[in-house]
Parts: sequence; structure tokens; C-alpha cells
Amino acid sequence: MTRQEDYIQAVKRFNAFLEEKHLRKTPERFAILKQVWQMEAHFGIDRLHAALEAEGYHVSRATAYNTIDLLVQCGVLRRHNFSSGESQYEAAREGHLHLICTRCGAITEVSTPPAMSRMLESDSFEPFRPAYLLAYVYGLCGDCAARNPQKADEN
Amino acid sequence: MTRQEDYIQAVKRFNAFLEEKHLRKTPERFAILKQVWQMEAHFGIDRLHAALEAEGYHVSRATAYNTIDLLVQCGVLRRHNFSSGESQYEAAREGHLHLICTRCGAITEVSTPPAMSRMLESDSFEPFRPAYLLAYVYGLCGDCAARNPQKADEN
DNA sequence: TTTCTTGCAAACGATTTGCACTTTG
DNA sequence: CAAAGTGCAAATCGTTTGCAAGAAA
Repeated sequence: MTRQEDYIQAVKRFNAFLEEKHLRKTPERFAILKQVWQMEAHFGIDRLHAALEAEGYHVSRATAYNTIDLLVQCGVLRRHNFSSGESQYEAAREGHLHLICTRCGAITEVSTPPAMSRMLESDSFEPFRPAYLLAYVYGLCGDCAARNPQKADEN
Repeated sequence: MTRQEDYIQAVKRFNAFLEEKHLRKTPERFAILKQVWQMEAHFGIDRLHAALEAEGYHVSRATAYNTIDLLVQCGVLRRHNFSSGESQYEAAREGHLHLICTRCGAITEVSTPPAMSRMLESDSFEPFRPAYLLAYVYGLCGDCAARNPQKADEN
């Protein structure tokens, strides 16, 4: 699926969500959704807000928070609370997880091993009904591991 | 391994860590580690701090933060940033993941499917050297799913 | 005695909230 | 029109920081 197709799906889904919940379709909400698709993989509210301003489109921070929240609720975005600081968002797509270096904080993405994805489809968690999975592997990135040949800080 | 044995291991590990990093073995640090072992599964700094006060042991919030941080670094504790609010901590133990209800926020733990644990031992992430995994499955808990027979909010 | 720690309180920063004004349905 | 959404600024609240006093090494 292309980025463009993804975006169209996202708009559809957002529309459906707003209708189902009897929420209003304001221009701000769709402007934000559009901007979200122009952002790099991970972004915080601040960068999103700045990007909108840069395009000459002004929305209040409060509205940005509100809308992003709706986008997370309807499954278009995923929220990551990496370090305790700004939350990071990214377009929802399955099949990838985050490798987080405990020494330098670098975050890289890799595709999810199939065993892991399969897990979600099974009934392993009855009566819990899984929708999506967020997984974070902590350890040392290649660079830090090279600098510190002994072993990881944690385990 | 019993809770008691776990605690002894944790103290050992913390000691080794402090020595290796040339950090000091203050009574506050060990009092906090001890209290951590009396807490329920998940706790935040506030509850930890209150529990210490209740036992008549006073440490400043700053020290609590500092020590908890060291305990996370040395692998005795894991930090979870669930909702954007207070971080939650728990004693490190492998083999379990969190089910998070997107409707009511309830969090339950289940043991990790073996396929997932195995993943960590493989070289799947070279050159990244994995130490531990945190995984969160989002969806509807049994109760919320029952109340909302259609489907999950997100996917 | 040197350096690390602690406690306290002030500073920070991300997120939330209250309220008057618009806008959607 | 009624109800919801927006912008703004003030309020929250978890976490961090600066600094003087106290302990570990």
C-alpha cells in the first residue's frame, strides 16, 4: 500500500469514527490528519504544531492534543511513551517493533518476527480481545555494544 | 524462586552495580530497595514515597527518583510509561506481558508466549544486543468486550 | 578531605482545563 | 439553535535541577 493509499484509508477511517461517535468534522481535524502524513516516522505534538504553523495553518495546541487523541482512538495513530517526556506518535502499521538502546537512547525499528504477529491472531488472551501490539526491545545498539564489549547494562 | 530469594538477588545485583560504577552505598538506597519489594506489582514514585513515610522512614522525593533510576539501570526494576502520567515500576521478571484495555484502561498481566521469549535469545536483531523486552497488547478487556459486542475501537 | 548524596524548594515542561467565542449538524 | 469544538492562557502535575549541608570512601 502506498503512502497515498494509506492516507486515504486513514481519512476514511477517521470519518467513520467521527460519524459513529457523533463528533464534528471540523477543518482543523482534517488539516491535522493531513499534516500527520507529512511528518517523519516519529513526531511529538510540538513538531506537529510547528509544522502546521510553518505551512501557515494555525491551530491551538489544545486542538492539536485533542485531535491527536482522536486519531489514536480510532487506530490511525499509535502513541509511544518512550522516555518520560513528550509522547511520540506514528502512523499505525503492524509488523514492526522498536529497539531501544539503554546507553545512548537510540531507537531503531525492525519488522516483527512472524511468531509475534501470529500471537495476536490466536485466542491466547481470552477473554481479552487484542487489537494491536506495541513491543520494545531494550539493550545495546551496535555502536554502544562495540564500545562496551563486556555485556549489557541490564537484563 | 521465592520472593525472598528474588530480593536477595536484587540486593546483590544492586551492590555489584554500585561498586562497578563507584557509586555510594547509602542507607537511603537500600531502604528504598527494600520497600520496593513490599510494594504490589505496579507502583509509582508517589506510592513508594508514601509507603516509606508510613514506615517512618523519610527520604526526599528527589532521592526516591534518583534511586529508582539506578534500580532501573541495573536491571532490578522495569519502568513502564503507560498513560502519559506517572511512570509505573515493577520488579524485573521475564516472561510476562501487559494487556491494556483501550476502553477502561485496565491492565492485566499474562505470561509471554514462548515464541516471543525465544526471539530475544536469537540473533534476530544483530548488531543490536537485546537485554529485555517490554510488550503491550492493546484491545478490549473481557468486561468491555462483553459490553461492546461489535468490535474493538482500534486495530 | 574529597566527592558523592541528600533534602528542600524552585524551576520545568508536557498536558489539561476553564471560559468566552465560533462553528457544525 | 443546541451542542460541540476552538483558542488562549492559566492551572496541573510528574519530574528535574540548583544549592547548601551531610555522609561515604
